[in-house]
Amino acid sequence: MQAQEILQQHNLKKTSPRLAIIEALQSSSAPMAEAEISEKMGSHYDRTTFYRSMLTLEEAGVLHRIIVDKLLVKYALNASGPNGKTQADHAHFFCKECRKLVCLEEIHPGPYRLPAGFQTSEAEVIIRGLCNQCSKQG
Amino acid sequence: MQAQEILQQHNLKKTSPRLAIIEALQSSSAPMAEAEISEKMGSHYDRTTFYRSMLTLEEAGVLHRIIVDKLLVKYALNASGPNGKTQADHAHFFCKECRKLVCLEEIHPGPYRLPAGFQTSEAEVIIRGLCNQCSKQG
DNA sequence: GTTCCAAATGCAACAATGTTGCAAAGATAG
DNA sequence: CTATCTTTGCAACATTGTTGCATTTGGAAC
Repeated sequence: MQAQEILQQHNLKKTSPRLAIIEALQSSSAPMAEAEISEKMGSHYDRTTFYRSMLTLEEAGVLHRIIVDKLLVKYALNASGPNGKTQADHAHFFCKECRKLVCLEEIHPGPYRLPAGFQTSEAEVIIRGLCNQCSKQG
Repeated sequence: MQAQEILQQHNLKKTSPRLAIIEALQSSSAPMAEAEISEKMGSHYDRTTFYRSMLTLEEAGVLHRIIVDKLLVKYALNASGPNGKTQADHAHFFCKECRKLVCLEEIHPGPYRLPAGFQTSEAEVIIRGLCNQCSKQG
């Protein structure tokens, strides 16, 4: 889907940084960190703009954020489901060797049986180890 | 168990910041962030020392680190298992309202069926929502 | 097309978490 | 007590993110 259409579907203004962010994410299969995304974005945009755009896009359900490690955060576009709704409820795999992150769309977290009175809004699963490439060489 | 004993069991030197960190963590049931731990530690210690001590203690298996949110990291002592081995493989619940973190010792992540060639070393599960206190009031 | 306004952007400053290099201080074995 | 190796403290810097405010821009009304 075109970046423009995605923004339109979510009732967001088609501004140039938003379009650049979505197109950058579309150009890669793996989730990317801020530095990688900025690099792929043609012109230079302010870091504040980047973070605010990410917040807006995340709240609208266009993409999701994965906190991999202490200071390592990656972003990925949400896949669109059958009814056009986007879905982000899947596990992520992080390779300690090549530091690549993989969305495991087929692994869904939970359901978890919580103590009485606890209400779940979302769950996040990060599996760490060696990916198929790195486990061969290691 | 005494802080001194814990260090001894893991063959770590009994230095004053390490003792202070362990005692601070023992004084609370919930995992704590850096600022909370520092506050509970009697004397002032350098932040570099804090981070290096945490790294050492984490590698030795004395405690574990939970990355809750973008810039929010909490630490908790590991429970000691039957054979004296410490264990950290449990899910965590984060309350969006009061921002408290709870270790869910009874919920263990996985096992997960990964694509061929992927090797798991560890998995982390964070469930977000409202805790039993805050869901009553909300 | 022009005008208008709310929304988005850019800049500056700041906050939280963490790392690296190096000299001084401390722990433990002998 | 002394020697030695580890740990600590300090300074500087890196990454990720937030807040306030002036300026620009998208998109709708005309």
